[in-house]
Amino acid sequence: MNDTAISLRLGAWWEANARDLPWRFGRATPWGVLVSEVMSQQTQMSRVVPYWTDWMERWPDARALAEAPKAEVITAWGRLGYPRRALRLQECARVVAEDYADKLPRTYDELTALPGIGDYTASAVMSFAFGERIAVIDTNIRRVLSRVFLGVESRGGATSPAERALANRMLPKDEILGCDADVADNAGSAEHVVNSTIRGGKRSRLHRGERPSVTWNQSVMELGAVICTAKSPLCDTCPIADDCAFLKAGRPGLGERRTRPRQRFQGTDRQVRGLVLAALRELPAGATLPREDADKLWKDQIQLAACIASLDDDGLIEILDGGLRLPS
DNA sequence: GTCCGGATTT
DNA sequence: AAATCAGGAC
Repeated sequence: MNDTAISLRLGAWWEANARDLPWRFGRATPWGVLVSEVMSQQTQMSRVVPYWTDWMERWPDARALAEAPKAEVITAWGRLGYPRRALRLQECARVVAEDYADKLPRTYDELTALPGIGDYTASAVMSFAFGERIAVIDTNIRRVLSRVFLGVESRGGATSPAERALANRMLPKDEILGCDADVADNAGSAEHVVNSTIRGGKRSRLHRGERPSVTWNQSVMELGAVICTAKSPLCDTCPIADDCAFLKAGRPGLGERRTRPRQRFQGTDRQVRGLVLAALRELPAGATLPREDADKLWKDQIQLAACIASLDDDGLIEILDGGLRLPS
């Protein structure tokens, strides 16, 4: 089975089985796609959906987010985790609004230069929002490509040059499926989907009109998320099981730990920081948490003080004479 | 390589 | 209790 056949089979599976996430299928602006990707960093999609929906209704574009009070942004981030993502997203919004006239730049280099946007998110926006041909590499794609084409589990840590080369080698060429230039130029843009829906009537809302590289990225990532999972891959229902080197090899080392054991959460600074921030989010808007109340949040006053200082360093809180509050 | 949240699953 | 999750900054 050649590579083109695999991508076609995966694409068909994608079209029939893709989760109906609200930022997919051309329903979101490029900015909305970027927001969904930042929220999804190290966070399950099912948890992201309600946050994203409320967020985009409240701040539909970069300029709106840029002008929001920082305390509101932190509070709206709620319990998504890694609240520094919220601050970086707002910083990103400021840059987009001021330096790019509220229009997300369309090159990888400009995107990775934005706060909170690294290799994965920049590539994902280029592919999913702009329809450009670029290899997207996340934990799902690393796991799937390594299993299917190398027959082994991917190792943890930073993406290796070999993994990057594999992702680039397997990324379908856009001319293979006869994508015409007009479609290719507009693939992925919300405007294109709206227009083609009006013109096309019963036209599929899924991957038709997307470049093969975009469908490939989407379908490989989706396969890793729902079928080719880390611990218990559902090989019985996998659309490319017949082509999988990992399955042929007897799934050697299935679910083998890919990275060092995670730091336990209980008792860590992350837990303490989370407690402090949660207490501040509970307050009425603009209110201050009195020092004596803050001191009760954690027994170890040394650790608590260090965490309050680090939250201040991050710009997530403000330290006043009488207590703490979310930054204005 | 380490730190940074918190929900969910096993 | 431990692992996992559409990572990024340092």
